[in-house]
Amino acid sequence: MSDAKPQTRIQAKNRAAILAAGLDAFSQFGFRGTTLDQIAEAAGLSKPNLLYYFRSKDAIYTALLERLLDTWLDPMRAMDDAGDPVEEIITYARRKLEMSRDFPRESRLFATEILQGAPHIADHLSGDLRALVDAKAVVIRGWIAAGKIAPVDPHHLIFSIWSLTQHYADFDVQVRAVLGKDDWFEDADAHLDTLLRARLRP
Amino acid sequence: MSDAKPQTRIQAKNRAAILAAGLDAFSQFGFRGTTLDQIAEAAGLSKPNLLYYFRSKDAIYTALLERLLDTWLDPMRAMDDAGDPVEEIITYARRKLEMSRDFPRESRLFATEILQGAPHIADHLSGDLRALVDAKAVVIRGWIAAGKIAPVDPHHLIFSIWSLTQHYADFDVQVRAVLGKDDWFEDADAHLDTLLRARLRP
Amino acid sequence: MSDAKPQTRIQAKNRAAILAAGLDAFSQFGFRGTTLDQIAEAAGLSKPNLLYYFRSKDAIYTALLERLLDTWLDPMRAMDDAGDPVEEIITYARRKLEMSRDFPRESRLFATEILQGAPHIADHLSGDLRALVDAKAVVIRGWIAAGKIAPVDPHHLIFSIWSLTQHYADFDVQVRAVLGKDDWFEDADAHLDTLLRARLRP
Amino acid sequence: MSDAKPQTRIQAKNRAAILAAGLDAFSQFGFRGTTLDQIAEAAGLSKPNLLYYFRSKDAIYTALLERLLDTWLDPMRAMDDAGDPVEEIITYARRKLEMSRDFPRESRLFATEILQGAPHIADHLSGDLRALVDAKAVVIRGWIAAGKIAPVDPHHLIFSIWSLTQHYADFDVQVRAVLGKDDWFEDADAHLDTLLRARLRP
DNA sequence: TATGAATGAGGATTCATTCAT
DNA sequence: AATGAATGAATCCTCATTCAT
Repeated sequence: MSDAKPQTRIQAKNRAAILAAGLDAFSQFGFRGTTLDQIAEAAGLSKPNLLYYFRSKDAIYTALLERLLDTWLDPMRAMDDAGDPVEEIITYARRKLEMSRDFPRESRLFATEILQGAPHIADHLSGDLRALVDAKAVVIRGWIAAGKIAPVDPHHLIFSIWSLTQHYADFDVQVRAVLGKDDWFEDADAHLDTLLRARLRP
Repeated sequence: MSDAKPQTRIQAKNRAAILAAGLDAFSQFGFRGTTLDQIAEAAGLSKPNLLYYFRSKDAIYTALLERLLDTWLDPMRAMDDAGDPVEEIITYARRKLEMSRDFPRESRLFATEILQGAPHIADHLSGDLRALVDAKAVVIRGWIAAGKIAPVDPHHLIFSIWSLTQHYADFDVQVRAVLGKDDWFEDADAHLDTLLRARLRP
Repeated sequence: MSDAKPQTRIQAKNRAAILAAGLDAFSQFGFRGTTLDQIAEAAGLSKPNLLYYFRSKDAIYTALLERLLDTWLDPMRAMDDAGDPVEEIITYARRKLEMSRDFPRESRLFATEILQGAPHIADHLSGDLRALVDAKAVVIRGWIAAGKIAPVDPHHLIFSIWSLTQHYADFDVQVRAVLGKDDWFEDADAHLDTLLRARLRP
Repeated sequence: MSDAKPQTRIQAKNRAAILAAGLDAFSQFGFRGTTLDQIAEAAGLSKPNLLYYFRSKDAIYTALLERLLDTWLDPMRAMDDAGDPVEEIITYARRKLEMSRDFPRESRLFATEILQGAPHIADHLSGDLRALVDAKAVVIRGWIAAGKIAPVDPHHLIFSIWSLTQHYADFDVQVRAVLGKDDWFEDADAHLDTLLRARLRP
């Protein structure tokens, strides 16, 4: 987020418009399924002007992914070693669920990237992400050793939280079709609370 | 949609080769990201010959989706009202996890379709799928009423099983990057068993 | 010239038409100055059809260069160690001059490539070409040692023959503008004969 | 076309920078192969600013050609009717060879223009250039008539001098590849001296 | 069944040039 | 004198699909 390049107002506005349009399109149609025409029209720019701001289609996609990765792990980083273990984990899950509600396109963009084999962020996965997860696994094992939560495989617990929460954004169409209604947040939140609490209680 | 057309052996073989190649490609690159050339080469056919078997690119994709939907819900259908409730649910989850292990490409194909808004199978979702889920929800509510499992929202329980299990196929790259190893099945299976059992125990 | 790929009649015809059109265009406008549209129109093909025969613009250019290199050095190879030295060299120059008359586009294509730094055939220059020239230099030095021709730097003698003859193709416009007439061959031939003979006579 | 416009120091500096950058680029990549971006960057100017100094890409190219033509024929003009004929001609050739060594980009720019059919300077060729060559031809014929040099076709003699000398600049890459070394001047100079002297000696 | 040939409709990107300031 | 912003017209190339045989 901390762009070093100084930007004029008009640049900031147009870049933001392009990223917004790109997020819309890429999260719905994937990289190949999205055309620059789509993005340009949605951003209210001509195609060459769009390419004046971003060198290429890939540059837009990459910028979106980078912005995403920058914040995607914030909820996990926010888990506090010193807090109450069960509440920390439950809170983490809730924050992830809120992200599914508030940033579903970002979630789907990420999901699409991973589904296709993470061509752009493979390094990130085995680098930053793995390091962070490993660090949190250490914390969780500490909580287990201290008898504060029931024994559990930390990595798979984290996978569970990711999948349970992101599902509501990524499979949104299915969720709404099956439920027959659009708002799932309250029920999902309550459900995940009980699901995790039952498992973690020491 | 079981094709009624009688097929010669060579026809059956070529159609199968095309579907196999299509599954490979579509599950990895998405619909737009896949080209007929790729499929034709992988299937060992010329492009026009490929189109002799399937009218269009979309026809291949649709055939794959239909074949998938045909079996995708089998594990859920297999849940036995008369069986032991907790074991039935746990077994369902295990079968889904096995499908993630054994048919990851099918899982990713389905995920891609849903992520993009389910353009081809929207009807299925709010039709067959919803009906089946609602039917199982009735069964689950019966189990709850009978005190055989703890109270739980049946729909969200089912979402949980879907997401927890499909995650291992759909986010396979991430799972392996974070774990630092390729085989996740045993640990995931044990983890899901305890997770669901803790929640369902009456 | 010995294409391994078996070609149907129509393929051979179209590939030939493309190469002819490409030679016309590239030799006049250079690589960048030539468009696929030009070549396609001159060859009587649609642009995609043109690309069915040659993968890319560069492939056409490369094919032309390769075909050219294949025959470009034939006159030099034809110099006979056992022949009369002065006549061999004079004959070589005459053949080169005939090539300038008969294949001016090929000469200009080659000149353009060299002028731009030989991006496609740098290897050829320091490989095959240099080897051949060095071999002929040995022959020429032999002739000098035997007192059959006057002492001369073989490499620069060869450069002289190249430049003197190719000039008539490459600077054709200038030659005709200065002469005020179109046919230069007879006079140039006589001139080069006397020029070289005067220098080589032992 | 000597620009009458008075120029500030900064104007003169920027115009010079643009011409220098343009010469670099055009002589290497040709007209179409050169982009304004390249020139602008090499000149240290923004593209619009560059176009403030020169109305268009073509204007830069034309300015370069004009500047070139202005001096290109100086060595020929310098041939002195009253000097020693053989020495005058030999000296002319040497001066041209020095230009190939000292101004190879200019030589290549000129060669490119001629190769492409002299679209910008066709008039010059059949006008100024032809007139000058014809004038020198008269001089040479005078020398021949006076028995000061051997009989020779003056036009083709001049073509020979042009081609023999410019070759070292225009085919520089090939020359260096074949020689296996970078400096060719001394040997070429000696070679051309003997070549021309042998032919001209009365 | 099978393939060589052909194409219309894009689609990403480049680039000389213009506009506004 | 200078630049950020914008664009129309290419330009190379892709691709699903059709045609002819």
